[in-house]
Amino acid sequence: MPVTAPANTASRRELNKVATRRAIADAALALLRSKGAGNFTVEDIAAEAGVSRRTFFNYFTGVDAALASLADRFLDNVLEQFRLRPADEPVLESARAALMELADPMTAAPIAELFSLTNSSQGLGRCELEAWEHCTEQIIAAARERLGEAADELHLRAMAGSIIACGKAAMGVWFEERGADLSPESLAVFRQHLVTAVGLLASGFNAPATA
Amino acid sequence: MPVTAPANTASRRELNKVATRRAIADAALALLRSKGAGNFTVEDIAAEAGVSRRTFFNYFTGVDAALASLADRFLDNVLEQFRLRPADEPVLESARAALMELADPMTAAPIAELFSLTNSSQGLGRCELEAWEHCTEQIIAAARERLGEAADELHLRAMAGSIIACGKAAMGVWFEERGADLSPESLAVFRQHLVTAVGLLASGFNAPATA
DNA sequence: TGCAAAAATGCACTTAGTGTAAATATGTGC
DNA sequence: GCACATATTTACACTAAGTGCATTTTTGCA
Repeated sequence: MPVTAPANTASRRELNKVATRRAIADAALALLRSKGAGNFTVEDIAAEAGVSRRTFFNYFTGVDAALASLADRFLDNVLEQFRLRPADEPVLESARAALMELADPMTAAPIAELFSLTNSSQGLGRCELEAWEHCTEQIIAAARERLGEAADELHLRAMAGSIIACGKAAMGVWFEERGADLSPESLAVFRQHLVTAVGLLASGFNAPATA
Repeated sequence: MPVTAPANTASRRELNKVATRRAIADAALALLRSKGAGNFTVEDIAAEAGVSRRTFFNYFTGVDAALASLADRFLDNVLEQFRLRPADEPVLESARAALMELADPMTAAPIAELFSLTNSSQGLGRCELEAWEHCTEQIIAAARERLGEAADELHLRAMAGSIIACGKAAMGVWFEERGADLSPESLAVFRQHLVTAVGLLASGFNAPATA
């Protein structure tokens, strides 16, 4: 009868739920790969994951949410890097370092694939917008934690939003230039874009916007 | 037989389509007000607008898109202000001036109402995310137009995204502080937040984020 | 092993969204 | 004003999304 909060040692039930959630998300990705965006149904995902259609909806509100969870899984790497930075470092410098994680092959590959697969259908997929938004909120939370309760909410939000905007911009430009090319040279370009974008942000976009 | 592009003098057909589109969007807003988010169907909107359900889908992909078009209608005011700024002005200064339009009662009232109505259900409504995204794309286009083809795409995107992030942040903070209070004092606060946020952006977020 | 809680499932139902063909409205030449 | 071509709306049918509820299966624990 634990009146205290559930222990951080995950119970078997917790583990199973996480595993099921992952299985569903992975099934969605598999179908995205094999059939292309919009060419499979929730029922297909459920079958692929070995659960019932109803169970799918117990875990996700829809296909988009399932795919967004995949993006979240990797964008969370960025957040983790941010948290690992020394607390007395300027936030923008931490952000720059954390965004480098985007250009890590292990992170970039799934994100790039996911975005290229979902972008094929429309301008910018809903699931991406939500994934970036989710990441923004987490950066705000992490920055607030670092700066203490006295942190100015407006400052936090504007800064976090701008940082993510730089990440989005760098990824978007890289994407248009190189497709989903994940070669070391291509990733170096991506990394350079991230550095440039954050550098522009840190300088207040003072330089003229012409090459 | 006009092989040339359709004349800018709108034909009757064009006008009717615009009117129908508006009627549908307005009907959606009316239902959002009277029944609350999520408590009405596409069929309800179509009936309210006096068209068939199928016609609704000829104009919008869903309820979200219809509501987003309302947001777009007012966010376009921001873009218009941006375009009216002198071409030799620094882009950030133009952006600051344009964002002031958000705090104009005629613009703020519908936006604030729309966001408060849609926010009631979830963190940040899909339609809002899409509306901001749409606005960002337009700012990019306007800035590119101003700066010429030599404009650096990364610079443009990162800057436009950051500007919009500041607008989002100012509106979000104002919202949490004042609800949908549209009194002159409240709007003055909102305006101040916009100025502050863009000021932070222009300074590269150098000041510490504590009050 | 047996029992209570949690999770998964099956089923029924409403609504979203789309293809198609028929009906209606609009623009144009005469 | 009339007739014809084209654009738009509509009705209908269909697949799939999403949800509520009762039931079954699984899991944790004594």
